[in-house]
Amino acid sequence: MRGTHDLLADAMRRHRKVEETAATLAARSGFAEIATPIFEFTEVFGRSLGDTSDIVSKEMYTFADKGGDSLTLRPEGTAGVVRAFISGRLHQQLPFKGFYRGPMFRHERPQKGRLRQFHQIGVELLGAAEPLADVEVIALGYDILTALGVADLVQLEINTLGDGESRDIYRQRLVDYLRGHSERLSEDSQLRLERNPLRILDSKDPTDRAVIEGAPAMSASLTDAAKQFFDRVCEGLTALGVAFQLNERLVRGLDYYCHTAFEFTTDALGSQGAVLAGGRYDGLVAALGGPATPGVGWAAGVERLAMLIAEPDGAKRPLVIAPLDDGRDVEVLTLAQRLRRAGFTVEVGFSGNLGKRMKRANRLNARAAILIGGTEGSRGAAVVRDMETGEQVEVPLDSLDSHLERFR
RNA sequence: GCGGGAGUAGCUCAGGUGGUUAGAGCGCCAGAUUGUGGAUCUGGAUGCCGCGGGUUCGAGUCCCGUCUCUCGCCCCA
Repeated sequence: MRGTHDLLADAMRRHRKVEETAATLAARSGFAEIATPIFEFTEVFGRSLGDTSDIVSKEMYTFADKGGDSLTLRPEGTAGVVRAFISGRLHQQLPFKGFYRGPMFRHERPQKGRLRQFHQIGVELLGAAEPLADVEVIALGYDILTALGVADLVQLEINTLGDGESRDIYRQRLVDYLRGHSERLSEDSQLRLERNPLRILDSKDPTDRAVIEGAPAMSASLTDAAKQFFDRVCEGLTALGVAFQLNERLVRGLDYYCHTAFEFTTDALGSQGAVLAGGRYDGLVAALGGPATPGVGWAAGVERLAMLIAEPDGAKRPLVIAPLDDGRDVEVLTLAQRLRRAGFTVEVGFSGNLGKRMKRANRLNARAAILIGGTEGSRGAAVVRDMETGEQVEVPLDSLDSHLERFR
């Protein structure tokens, strides 16, 4: 199916490396792993993401269930987590810190690093209004990228959208300015002017950019409180040694963001450059019907990260057991099972003569081969061959386990 | 959703302007080696040429449709 992908051995290993690294580091910062359903009532997304966002207006997989309810496969993780936070009445114990991973669904035109079913990892921190929370969340993202070995490939950009008041002021100023130049804006931006004027700021269209040059700056519209908040976020990041670059054009596509917006981007993935992005969303819990609770979080694309990381270690090198003569299938399997129960990784060939089995052992990247039966077998011993050196020794069956320790 | 490129063996690719049995390298299989892998040598099989339709005496090659991938836009993780 278009825009979907099977995760086969190698891709799955990369995928797991990303998820496991993130889950481990998130847990260290107190983010417990949670899982919410991959579908929700459609209104959960409609109310949280904003009706004018592209995700809601054209990218959702929405369907009616048999009772007539409108359901939607989740296009992102935050809305579901917040819904779970509300329905589980978790506001009793704040802050709430959750880590999630799993598939997301958006009906988009696929590209490399952009799929219709893709996977995200993410964290949400609810109930902390302090800038320190933003810092902790961003620093966790940075540490995960570092642990994955991709920190050198990405750059952190941050901006502030201000509080509600700042945002309203700025929005008005921006719209006033852009209206005066609307005939020079691209077709896309003409539409954005009505629906989401802030987005025009990061348009790639060259003529748009010329108009934007003269646009009023967001920073000039910030209230003192919003400005102070952002300063403290920046100070915190600096104190932690997390390098960032201010980008006044950085905005968010989803309505629920305020204050801090940030994005780790890379130029190694073509135009799908965002690998981990998020921000603060103080109004979201209330918008979904919960008690007013501030929040901050991020999400990262697992496939995008998986493409950036180095090849993870392969599977553990196995021991291979092969018979020296016929009729030893049961013996081979019993020994294999015994060694597996002792913690060894063991493979058995199912057919073929010794040459064929050795060949297969080689392909499996076996660490050693254990040959049973034959004349050694009649002496109560097995042949153990080191597949790296070719060195071969006869080992009594009752001391086999301890002899194999070196190949574990 | 808009615009460009591509689809030939398991993989990477070659197949001027249509012309019999579609090729290479790597990999795979078999043998040289019936108690031993990697290296070498010898031999072998690779295939609805993405799918469907059309033009033609004849289509991998030209045309249309469709699917998938890919690049850019849009959007975003």
